[in-house]
Amino acid sequence: MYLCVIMNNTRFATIIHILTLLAKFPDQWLNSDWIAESININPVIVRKELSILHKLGWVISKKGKEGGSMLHVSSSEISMTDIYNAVKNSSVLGKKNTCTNTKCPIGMKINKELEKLFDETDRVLVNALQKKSLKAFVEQFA
Amino acid sequence: MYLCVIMNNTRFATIIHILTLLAKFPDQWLNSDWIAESININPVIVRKELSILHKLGWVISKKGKEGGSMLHVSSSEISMTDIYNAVKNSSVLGKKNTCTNTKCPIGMKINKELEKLFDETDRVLVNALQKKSLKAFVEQFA
DNA sequence: TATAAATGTAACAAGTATTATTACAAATTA
DNA sequence: TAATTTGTAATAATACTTGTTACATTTATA
Repeated sequence: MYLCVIMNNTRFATIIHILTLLAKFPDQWLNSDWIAESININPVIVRKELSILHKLGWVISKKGKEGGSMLHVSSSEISMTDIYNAVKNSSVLGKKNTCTNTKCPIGMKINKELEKLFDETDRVLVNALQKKSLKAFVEQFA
Repeated sequence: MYLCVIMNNTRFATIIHILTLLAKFPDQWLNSDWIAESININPVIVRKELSILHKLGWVISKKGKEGGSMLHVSSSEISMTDIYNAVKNSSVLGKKNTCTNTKCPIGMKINKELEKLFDETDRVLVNALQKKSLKAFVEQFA
């Protein structure tokens, strides 16, 4: 599932919305229909994202009537990097061309050089996001 | 053209490949077929990207027999931020959900908060890439 | 125990984005 | 005049994202 490539999507926004709701209403089983209504997306999308959050151990869920999901860790323990890593699929700078010409001196080496550049760039982002917690984000809401 | 959203693509890799070739073979008209062969992509894609570089004033081109493209500015004047801006289409962290529920206290405010987070994150990236020039990248090739 | 409500997930459909390809007018050189 | 190349439109092919339908399973409670 979600074998996509990069953030050409709303997944970060969706997951942080879900987590914000769960953090704002702790100790309550919020169901996917209610969450979906706040985001204005399909409940199945919410359940798919919740399933990922569940596998990360951030969320617990209860099936059946009166069921729903609840945050299982402190919002101070979840950083923006954690969220980013949960949804990211490749470098910030995108993909590399896969079959560059090995007979060309540039084509031969470029992917090794791009790898370095892409990795460094990703690290910059990860370091910056590491300093921001879900808790701080959620506290901005009254 | 290219009304896409974000870097779910090879455009950064493709443009930097093109620019590297042009920088490595200055004062020569490199044609799109030759460039395309080094990257191993379709020549029309190369011409489309060259058309963007042309509009940015980075490249000059010559039509007709013996024509091609050539770098028109020093590679030290082009930063990775410049290249990133040439291809980027939205925030690093993706898109926002467009119609969040205004009746929900979270749904009502989240896009404003995400806007701040997304902008800050983009700024971090831009600042880091600003320090890297095309010249430095190109010099890594023998 | 029966019913209603909820998750979890598979399968598929629809929408959107990216890349490739074909085609050709216009420009340029020799 | 012939050959070559850009520039760009149009379209096709591929891939990714989101939405939807369906349903087995689980759970609460009347």
